[in-house]
Order: sequence, then structure tokens, then C-alpha cells
Amino acid sequence: MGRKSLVAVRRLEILEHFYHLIIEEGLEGASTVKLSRRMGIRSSLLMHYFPTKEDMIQALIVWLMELYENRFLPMLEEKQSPEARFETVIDALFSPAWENLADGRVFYSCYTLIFRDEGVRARFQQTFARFHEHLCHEITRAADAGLIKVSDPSQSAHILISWVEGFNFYQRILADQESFEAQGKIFRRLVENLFREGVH
Amino acid sequence: MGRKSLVAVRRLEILEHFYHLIIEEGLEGASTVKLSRRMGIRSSLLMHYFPTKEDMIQALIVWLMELYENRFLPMLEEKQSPEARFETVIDALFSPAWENLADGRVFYSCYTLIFRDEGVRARFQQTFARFHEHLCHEITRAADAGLIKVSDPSQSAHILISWVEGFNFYQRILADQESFEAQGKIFRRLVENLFREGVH
Amino acid sequence: MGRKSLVAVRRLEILEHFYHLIIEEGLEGASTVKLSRRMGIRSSLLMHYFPTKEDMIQALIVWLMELYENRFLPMLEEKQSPEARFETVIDALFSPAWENLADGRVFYSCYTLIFRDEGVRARFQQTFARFHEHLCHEITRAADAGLIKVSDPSQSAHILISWVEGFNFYQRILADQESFEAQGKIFRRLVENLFREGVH
Amino acid sequence: MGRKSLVAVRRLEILEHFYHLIIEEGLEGASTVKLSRRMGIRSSLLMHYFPTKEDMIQALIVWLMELYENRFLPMLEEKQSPEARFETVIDALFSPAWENLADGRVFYSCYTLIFRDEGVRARFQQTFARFHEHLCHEITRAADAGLIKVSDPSQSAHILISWVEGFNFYQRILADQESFEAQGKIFRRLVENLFREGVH
DNA sequence: GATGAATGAGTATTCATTCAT
DNA sequence: CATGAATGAATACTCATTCAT
Repeated sequence: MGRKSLVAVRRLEILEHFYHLIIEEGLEGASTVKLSRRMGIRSSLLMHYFPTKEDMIQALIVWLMELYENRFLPMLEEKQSPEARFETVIDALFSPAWENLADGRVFYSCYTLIFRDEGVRARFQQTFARFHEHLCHEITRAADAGLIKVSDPSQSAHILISWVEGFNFYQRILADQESFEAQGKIFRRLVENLFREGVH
Repeated sequence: MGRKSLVAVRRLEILEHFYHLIIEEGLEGASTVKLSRRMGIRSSLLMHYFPTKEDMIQALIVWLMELYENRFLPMLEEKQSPEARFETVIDALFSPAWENLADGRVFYSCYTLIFRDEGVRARFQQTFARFHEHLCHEITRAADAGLIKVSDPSQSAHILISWVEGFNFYQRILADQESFEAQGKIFRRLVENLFREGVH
Repeated sequence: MGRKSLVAVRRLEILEHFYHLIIEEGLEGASTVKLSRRMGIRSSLLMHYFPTKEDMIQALIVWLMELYENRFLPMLEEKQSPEARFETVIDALFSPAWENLADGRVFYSCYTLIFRDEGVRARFQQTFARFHEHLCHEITRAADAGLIKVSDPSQSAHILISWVEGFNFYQRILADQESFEAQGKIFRRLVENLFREGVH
Repeated sequence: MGRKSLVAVRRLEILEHFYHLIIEEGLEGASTVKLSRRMGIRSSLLMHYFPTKEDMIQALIVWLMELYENRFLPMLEEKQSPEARFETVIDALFSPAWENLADGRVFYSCYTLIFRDEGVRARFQQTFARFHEHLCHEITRAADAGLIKVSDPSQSAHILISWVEGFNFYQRILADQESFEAQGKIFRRLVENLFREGVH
């Protein structure tokens, strides 16, 4: 109701530039000075929107986590049948689209902050809790429909998250787009089989 | 003639301090000045052993990868029977000892460099290739002994690596030592079962 | 809106201090830190006005060449008669006022840069081209008035410049103010005679 | 008698490298560290031969002045007749060989030191005094032989030095090898004519 | 809402030099 | 004769931030 605050728009614009700067220079190379130069403004104006750099990083993580969350949820909206939904979920999880490489650069940089910043860790936990919750829900629904065999849906969701993150982490080291896709299919099938037969 | 070279000793000493500094301050906060102060020497002496900070980071990664490699191999030396060996392997992979938390802070910081530095990526690839090779060997041996069912040992090794790394990655977000150990046992058992029955 | 720009004023102020610092410490001893201390400001403020030291040196040379040019031209403004003008010119050229000793320290330091920096050389060439042009004009005018005999005014101007610069260069080695003035008179008279009789 | 001190040989070798380093980087860029790297030795060994950098610069200037002197004198040895000698002298003075461009880079850098270092000035004065002395001698001899008209040989020698140095100084700004040679011939002829007719 | 001056601490790196071996 | 460790000060430059306009 009413038009969107100009401040909010500006802050988002800054975060987007910050995001791309981190892709290019890493978190350690992304300074406010470089950011302001890239945006063609003064760094003092930057501080007008984010009083400290710390604030900016925190805002980035919040935004990034929202991005991460919003990328997964819409994938489930369309399909209605349980079969289609579960297929869609695991298809999405092991597709290159799930996380493109550029994203990873920022994601892992922010990830390293969980070790020194409890707030960052809490935000990551929140995001993964939501991720877990959604998977739980989908797994339960699929199990109810008799599509998969699951004894502990919550535990299965944890396992699935680990597998997905491990898959992405490892594939990024290999950095071969072809292998990424091929392995994605293999992992996807493997996961499907295990869930169908029951992950004991 | 000439003075005895301390290069080997000193460089290692510097890397160890650098390693702990990164744990405390992150890669972005680990400056040469802080490092020299922590060591009680002049930063110019640091440059005597590592001409540039870049050289130091590269050396750190080499050292870190060696550490990573050397932590796994010795775990297999003692045991002789195939049963004991395979048990030892998966025990090791999902134990908190496999990677303690302190290690992770440096490990993931260095990991982010693979996106901007091909040399770093190559070093990570090499390490994981060795890791993969060893797992392949153990899996084949265990399969030959009839302990597990495996159709493609190489692929199974890739899967195992992904699972291990994903497990560590996800557990570090939760950051609960208790959950880490409990989940470690669960994952370990799961992996064991899947390998015994055959990962299809 | 925004704060009033001090760029023009501040840059000039900095160049003047830089100029005097070079007199005292030479180009090789004139650091940005010393300069900022001398001005009672932070060196970071210096970089606000000149992004790099190189920029500062380039600006200094431009300023110095303008100084050099502006010192000569006004000497001709007042006098009207051709006789007076030509007298004034050669009077000026061989007077200690033409280049005082302090000036020389900076001038020759900058001169050495022409060997490694094409931009600096171009700026020197431009200044001397203007110098040459003015001398040409004066020589032609004096020749037209029958005061001097000249076959090639352009060549005569080149010769005159060489003589002036050589005179200054050599006298600075001797560094004797008395000799400088005495020799100045001798050279001045010599040049006058040669031009009156015709430099063949 | 006895073989040449190895120290002297080494010192000379160092000076030669220092000389070329100054050509490439200027006096302000020629550090002992760069010099030692260029020579493939430790900078501490450099200090063994020249206790301080200041000593090295002083030695360079002595060596440079000797070079400067030794380049002129041998030109007179061969010819016997007064005509040939005077021709040779002014030929030499305005030839590009007299000072090639590389030389100039170091020469003017050292020249700037005369403003801050009395020792350097004294050494320059000594060299030019010798230069003056030789020219005096040649001028007197040529005058005695009736080749030229000169009232004050000493003064004429001073004038000649100024002209030569001014010629070189100015031509180096233009930096055109062709113009250098062409102008050299013009200046040479001019000087010859003036001396023949008498520099009043 | 935005500019630009100014700060103060910090960055990696270089410098000339000393000294033990 | 030469190496290599070590020093201590200095270098140009960047950083996040504050404040006046």
C-alpha cells in the first residue's frame, strides 16, 4: 500500500552491486570504495544507506538467504500430483539451475562467516531449517502417496540436504559443466532409487 | 660458507601461524602485519620468506591439501583385514576427528579461491583426485572380499566423497557438536548399509 | 547541493609544497608522506586530490612548464619599440632572474624524466616550441627593423635557446652568483654582437 | 705490477650495473635491492664493496666523470697538425658520439645532485675545469697557428663548453636522432665560422 | 538526498643496513 | 668472500568512516 520506499530500492541496488563485486573480487576484495566507484557514487553516500560495512554484509546475507529460499519454493507451486511434485523436487535439487556457478562464489564466501559471526550462522540455520521443513513436507506427502519408503521423514530430509550440498560442493571443485550435468543425473537417479526402496 | 638456511623451518612456522590467524580473523582479516606481530617479528622478515602475500596463500593451500591428504592415509596403515579396513574408512569419514571445526574455517576460506584462481582449483582437484583414488582402492578391495556390492567403484567413490563433504558442510551450519557426532553415526550406518546392499 | 569543491585551490597548494620539497630533498627524496607532514595533513587527503603520485608529478610538470612559459612572455609586454624589445629579450635570457637557482633543482629533476616518460618529453617539447615561436617572432621583428642580420630566424631561435640553456647549465655547476652575473653580461654582449653582425 | 685488486674489479662491475639500472629506472628508482637482484647476488654483498649507498653514488660520479673526461682526450692524441687538431675538437664536440643518449640519462640524474651535495658539485667542477683546460690549450694552439682569432682563450673555452652543453641539452628534448646530426653539423659550422672570424 | 573534504588507522611491500655464520 | 637472517623505518596507497555544506 503506497509506493515502495526509495530507500529500500536504493539499498537493494547497492546489494546487487555488492553481490557482483564479491563474485569478481571475493569477500576479502570487496571494499566500500570499490563498490562506490563501480556504482559511480561516493562511498559516503553508501554509508548513508548502510551505516557500516558490517550492516551491508548482514543485509547481503539476509538477501542471499531469501534468494536461496525463493529459488526453491516456486518450483513446487505448479505441479499438483504427488508423483509430479516429488519428481520435480529431486529434479530441481540436482540440476545445474539449482545453483549456478556465479551464485556459489558469493554463497561460500558468506558461508565462511558462520564460523566467526553467530548472527550469520543463525541466518543460515534459519534458511536451512525452512529448506528442511519443505523437504520434510514433500517427503511425507510422497511417502503417504506410497511413492517412497521413509521411516523418519525429518532425518531423510537432513540426509537429502547433505547430499545436495555435498554434490554442489564437490562438483564445483571439478568445475566441469558437462560432468556437473551428467553427475547430476546419476545422483538424481540414485537418490530416487534409494528413496523408493527406503533409506534405511 | 654462508649462513645456514632456515627457509624450510621458518616457512612452515609462518604457515602454521597464518593458519591460526585465519581461524581467528578469516582470510580477509589475516594481514601480514597482524601475522608478523603475532610471531613477534617484523613484517619485512615475512617477505624474506614469502616474497608476496599471494605466495604465502598459495603455499598455505599446498600445505593444507597435504595436511588434508595426510590425515586420511595413516588411518589405513594399521589394519590388515579387509573388514577392518573398510570399517576404518567409513568410521574415519564421518567422525568429528575427520575434520575438526577449527580446520573448516581455513578450509572453506581457501575453497572460495577456486572460483578466482585456477591454480588453487587445480590443487584442490589434485587432492580430491588422490582422495578419490584411495577410496576407489578401498572400495574395490572391500568388494573383492565380498563385503560390499559395487558395480562402478569409481562412481561410488565420487558419491562417497560428495556425501562426506555434504555432511561436514551441513553439520557446520548446525554447529552442534552433539548433533555432529550423533548424525555422524547415523550417516556412517546409512552408508555402510547402502554399500552392503549395493548402491544402484 | 553538495559541498564546495576545493580541488583547484588545493591541488595548486599541494603542487607548490611539492615543488619546495623537491628543492630540499630532490625528486627521489620527495615522498608523499613527507609532503603531507609538511602540509600538516594526512597523506590520504593528498591521494584525494592526486589519485597517484605519478599524477602529481605529471601535474607538477604541467605547472612547471606553465611557470617557465609565463616567466618569459610578460617581459615583452611593456616595451613598444623594436629596439627596446630585442634588448629586453636578450637581457632577460642571460639574467639570473631568468632562472633562479631554486628553480633549477626542480627543473633538471623533471628534465631527467623525459628519457623514460614520453608524456613528459612531449610537455617539454611543447614548452620549448612556444619558447622557440616567441623568439622567432622577436628575431624576425628585430631583423625587419634592421637591428640584426638574420638569414634563418627559426634556426637562429634554436641556436639562441641552446645558448641560453647551455649557459644556465654550465653556470649552475660553477654555482658562483658573481660569476653567473658577470658571465651573463659577457654572454649577453656576445649574443648581441653576433646577431648585429649576422650569425652566419 | 702485481695483479689488479679483485675488489677494484668487483666495484667496477657493480658500478657498471648500477649505471645501467639508472638508465632503466632513473636515480630515484635505482635501489640496492634491485641492483643486487639484477646482479644475482645478495644486497649484503653489495654493502661489502660499498659500505653505504651514498658511497656507491659518489663512486659512480667519480667513475662517470672519468668516463666523460676519457672520452674527450683520446680524440686529440692521433692528429699532429694544428689544423687537424682543431677540426677534430669541434667535430667531436657536436657529434652524436660525443654523448650518446643512454649516457645522458645517467649524466643529468647525477647533475641534479650538485644542488644538494657539495662533493658532487666539486667533482663536476673538477671535470669541467679539466675540460676547460684542454679546450684552452687547443684554442691557444689554434690561435697561435693563425687558424682562429681569439682575444681571451679562457673565456672562449667557457663559451664553447656552454654551447656544447646547451646543444646537447636542447637536442635531447627534441630527441630526434636525425635532427641531432643535422643540427650538430650546423652548430659545428657556426662555431667554426665564429672562431675563424673572432668571437668578439 | 547527495557531495566532497577530511581523518586515522591499516594495507602490502621496499628500502638500506647490520650481523652471525 | 659470500650467504642469508634479521631489523626498523619508510614507501605509495586503501580502507571504513565522519562531518560540513
